[in-house]
Order: sequence, then structure tokens, then C-alpha cells
Amino acid sequence: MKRTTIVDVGRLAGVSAKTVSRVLNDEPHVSPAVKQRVREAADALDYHPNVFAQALVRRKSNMIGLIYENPSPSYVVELQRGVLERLTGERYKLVVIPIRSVQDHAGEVVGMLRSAALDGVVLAPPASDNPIILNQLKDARILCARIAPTRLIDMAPSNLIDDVAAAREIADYVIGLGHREIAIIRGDPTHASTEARMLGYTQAFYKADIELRLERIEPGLFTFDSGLAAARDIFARGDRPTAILAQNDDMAVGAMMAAREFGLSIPDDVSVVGFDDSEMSRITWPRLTTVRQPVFEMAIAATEMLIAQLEGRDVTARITHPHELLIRESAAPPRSLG
Amino acid sequence: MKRTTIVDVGRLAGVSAKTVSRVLNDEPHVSPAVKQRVREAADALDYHPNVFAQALVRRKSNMIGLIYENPSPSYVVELQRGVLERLTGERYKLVVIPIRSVQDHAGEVVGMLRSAALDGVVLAPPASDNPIILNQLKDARILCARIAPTRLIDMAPSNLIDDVAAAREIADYVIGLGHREIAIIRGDPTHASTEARMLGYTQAFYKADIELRLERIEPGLFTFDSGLAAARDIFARGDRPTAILAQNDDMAVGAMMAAREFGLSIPDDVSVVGFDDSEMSRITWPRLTTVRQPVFEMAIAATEMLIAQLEGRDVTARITHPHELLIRESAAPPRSLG
DNA sequence: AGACAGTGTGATAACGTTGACAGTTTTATG
DNA sequence: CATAAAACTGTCAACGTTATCACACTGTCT
Repeated sequence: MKRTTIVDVGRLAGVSAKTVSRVLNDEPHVSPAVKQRVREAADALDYHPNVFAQALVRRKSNMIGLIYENPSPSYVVELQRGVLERLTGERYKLVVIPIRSVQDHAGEVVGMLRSAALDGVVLAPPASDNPIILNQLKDARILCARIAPTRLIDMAPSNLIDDVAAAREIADYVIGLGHREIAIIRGDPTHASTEARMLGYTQAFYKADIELRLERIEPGLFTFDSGLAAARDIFARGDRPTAILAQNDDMAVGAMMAAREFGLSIPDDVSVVGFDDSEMSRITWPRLTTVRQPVFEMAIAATEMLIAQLEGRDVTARITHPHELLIRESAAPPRSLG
Repeated sequence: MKRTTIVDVGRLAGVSAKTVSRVLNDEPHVSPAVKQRVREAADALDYHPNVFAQALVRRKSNMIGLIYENPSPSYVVELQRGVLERLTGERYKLVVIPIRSVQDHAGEVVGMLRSAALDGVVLAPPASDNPIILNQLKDARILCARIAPTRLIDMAPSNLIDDVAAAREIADYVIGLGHREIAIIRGDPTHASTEARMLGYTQAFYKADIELRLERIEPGLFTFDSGLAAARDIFARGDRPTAILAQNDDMAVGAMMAAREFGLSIPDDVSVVGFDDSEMSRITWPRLTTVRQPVFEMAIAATEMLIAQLEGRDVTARITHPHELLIRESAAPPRSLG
């Protein structure tokens, strides 16, 4: 079973392979009559070009990768939706490349990408923050665009939000409601945004002259389960906080679940706020107060940056996307203030 | 900037290109000494094979596609997780191919796949059920494995659950709780499982001698929003049902949200059950009673079937995966029965 | 000793497409 | 009308790898 090639099409249309190539790639200098004949021949033979032969000779694969290691399914979904959104109508295909642990395998990632022969990659956290990966990509001359890096911002095109300010704002809000006994559930320590958000919280605490007690800071991993476990720890201890700041929505929803297990009502007994505005924050009850990170838009923008580079257009080096405090029903003044 | 090729490696190691190829592909008939030399030369030059040249000559791309058009993010996540799980450690890469509307674009899908030159595809609903796509894949000799088809089961390897039985069981359960006034939120009419689940509900109603009133059947699209809208319609009407059967979890959670808007408590005022056991069913409060469809396992199995075909191994033609009724807290006897 | 199976190695020709260049015709220009 | 410019078309050699075949050598079995 031989594939039909461009030569077959040429034979049927009575022209050279090169001419067929020109027609199929919409190159100029082909007479309308020939164009028509070639098109018909191609249709008749149900011809589809061999992308490998093209990729080989053009040195371009029309495939881009999305690299992530993200414990939050809703985050990953948004990410991918954004990339695919920008890719509709383009000839690029998306190859998804989840990494088990960027921290542990940073050295191997780029080698893998090289064999995959992608035209470029979109880096999501924490790969977008990893200096080893960034440097190796540069050495291997693989183009990239980044989502939510917090370091080395100018090393490659970046899509940011101001994590510190966003975290500070939601902490300000919670403090503004009257809370003083506030617990924090941290994100995955290998993600740089964890520190950034922590810093934002700290600034808000400092401004309000609230002491940040270490035992009120629980480790988490950005997963629902880690939020659930952290909040169980928090509630199991004697001095229950009146509010919980979770560093993403998954953990916040986990914390809400834990509160229910302890018979606590939200927001009356304990306020819970998240971070991201992922889909799940809208489907819980009460709906989660959170701060929106426009992941979908950031993914679109990153993909745009990548495509711009691939096509040799000018590239915006950095976009800081707006965040937004979304006040919903999961946080309220502490009961003592009624 | 020239790429380093197999010839360069050969030159450095003092052997022919073919010998390098043999070493790199672990073919026999190479002396240990040469093997060693070639390996060192390849390392020294940081050589990575060009996958396109390989694909061209081997007629094999080592890429597989995942085709879906699925409105439920959590379903898609599970699907992808399963495929990627089976692919870890394999040399295959995953290309994701979301289709806007399989119904409308069935004729174009396979052409697209052909140009993408994938070795095979995993078909998720509703593409797994589409006869046009299946036939064209067959004609184009693109291998495939299917997830949750309901028709033409023997046309290609399939991973099923018994949708009818599963739907009947959860309806039986709700009826068993004492409900008689039951509304149904249907799924996307272009997905064949919608009819299958409907049939299961119908059987349960018939067995219990409950009339299935048409005005109690609301259309939906498997999305949270469609479930929300459908349930609003249901609650806005005079004769409120005591239970709602939603054909997936997304819509069930939407219905729970609608109930809250109407000040109804779950399960006291109204019971809600879903279908799938997607992640969201565990994070709501009360947790959603549903019937588990092992999407993750089905995706792993489908990928295994595809790989087996690609490697010429024997392929299981059909696996019926177990479903399981998961009784949680979102359904209870109707208030009238206490 | 001769035949024979295997092992190790290289030369050459694909795989299907496009880039570079050259040749031929048509059209525009002075 | 001559001539330059543009439009059209074809030839040939890449692109980087592997398949196929050929050859030389090493044992092993009659």
C-alpha cells in the first residue's frame, strides 16, 4: 500500500512535482488553469501531504508543546483551553507534555523536547520559572513563551500577574472584614508563586499590625486533598482561626470540605478564600471569594507570543495581566463582630 | 547553524552512519567496542535524532491523537490523565485534538488526522460513536481505540460501560428512596450515551410503575451551565419534583446550585443525583450521589489497545468496565416520608 | 577441506517534499 | 519594435534517517 505522493498528483495533472508543491502551498507564479488542474488531481487522488517530508526539508514541524506539572486539574484545563483557543484556525498542533516533577527532572526536559522536534513550547509553572530549563531551551534554540513566571522575567516572553499585589489584596479584604485570627494554606513549595503570594499576605498582615504566627501557616501542594488535610490540621488544633487564606481554589475548596466535617458553617464560623478563580470556585456553595488570575487569557497571550516568534513578527516581551478581587459569599466578618 | 547529524557522529566515532544508526536503535551485529565509541561520540556531540527523518523513512510518527468534543472539563481531564498515564515511559507523544462539533464536522476530521500523520487515535465520545469518522478511519487505515461508544461496538476496539444498567441502577436507587416526582436533565443529544441513559431511567420508571411525564424531561448539554438553566426551569414551575436525575455530574452540580438559588436544601427539599463520579462530585457539599464511570481506567485501557495494535500484538476487542453506584449525601427520602 | 551459519561493517538508494536555480514564455515599457 | 521585466514551469539536489544488499570475516559442522 503506497501512499499517494505529490509526484502522482503531478503525473495526473500533467505537471511537475514542484508545480504541484507550488499550488498546494499557494505560492505565486502558477497559471490559473494549472492551479485548477492540480487541485482537481489532488482531490481525485485524495492526496494529503506528508508532514514529515515537509518538516524535514522545511525544518519546521508545526507542532508546539505545552509543558506543565500542575496539580490543579482546573488550572490545567484552563491553560489548555487557552492554548487551543489561540491555535484554532492555525496549522499548529498541540502536544501536551506533563512533567511529573520539574524540580527533579529539569535536566531531562529539554533533551526530550529536542527529540520531539517541536517548533516551540509554552511553559506553565513551575517549568516557566526553572532556570535550568530556560537556559537549556536557549542553548537548544527552542523558542518559548511563559505563563506566570516570577523570576528571570526578561529571559523569555512572559505573561504575568502581580501575585504579590493580588495576594495582598485578598488578605487586605479578609483583614478588612475584621479577621485577626487567620490561617494560611501554602501552595507547592517548588512553585515560585507560593513565595510571592506568601509575601503579599505578609505585607497585608504587617500593614494591619497582625502578627503572622508560624503555626498558623500550613503546608499544601495546590491540590484539593492537600487543602483538605491542611484544614483538618488547622481545625483539629485548639485555637481555631476565624479565616483561612488558601493559595489556590482547589485547596480552598478542600478547606471548605474540612470545615463541613468539623460541623463549621461557612462563612459564619470560618471564612475561606482562595486564589485563581478556577471553575470550581463558582460551583461550590457558598461560592468562593477569590482573586482572579486570568489563566485562559494568559494562555492565549503566551501562545500568541510563541506564534509571533515562529513567524518572525515582533513579540511583546512581557504582559502583566490584571487580577481582580472577586467577592462572593465564602468570607464574611467573624462571628464575634456579627 | 547546522544540526548535528548521524553522519557527524559516525565521523567522530570512525564508523559509518549506518553503524551509528544500529547502535542508537539497539540493533544486533555491532561489536561492544564500536557500540561504546559511538555512544561516546553521540554524547560528546549532544546528538538527538531527527524524528522527522525517522518518521519519513519508517512511516511511523510515534504520535497518537486524542479526539474529543466534550463539554465537561472534568471528563476531559480524566480522559487525558488516563492516556498520558499509559504513555509514560513509552516513546509515544500525545497530540490533543478537540473538535468543536463532531456532529457538524465529522467529514473533515479524518482528513485532518491524515495530514497530522498520527500513528493512531483514541476516540472519546461523541467521536467514538460517529459512523462517518469510524468508516473514514478504516478507509484511511488509521488505527484507533474507542472510549464509551454505544453503537457499532465491534467495528473497532471499544471500552464500554453499561450505560443503560448504570442509569437504571441510580434511578432504581432514587425510586427506592421513595421518590415519585422525578425530573430528568438530559445530556447533549448528539452524544449517544444520552439516549442510553435515558433508556435506563425509563426502565426503572416502568418497573416501579411510575409515569414518565414529558414535561419533567429537561434538555441539557452536559455542561454545568446547562444543568443550572435546566434546574432553574424545573424549580420555576409549579409542581416541583422531589428528585432530579442529571445525566452527568456537571449538570447535577448545576442543579444543586439552582436549588440553592431557590432556597431549597439538598437533600431535604430536593434530591439530586448525577452520573460519572467526576472529581467535582466529591468536592460539593453535600457530596453528590452518582454512578461511577471509570473514565481514567477506560482511557488507560483504550491507549493500551491502541499501542497493542501499533506493535502488532493481539488486541482485546472489547472491555466492559464496571460501573458502581456511589451513595453519598445528595439524595435522601422525600420529605413527605421523613 | 568445504559448506554453512552467523557476526560485523559499509555503500547506496530510498522516504516525500521543498529550495535554489535555470530556462521559457508572456507582458510591459520606452 | 526591441528589450527589460515579470510570470510561468521544470530539473536537480538537498533534508537526515533507515532498508537493502553486499562483502569480509569467524567459527562449526560434516
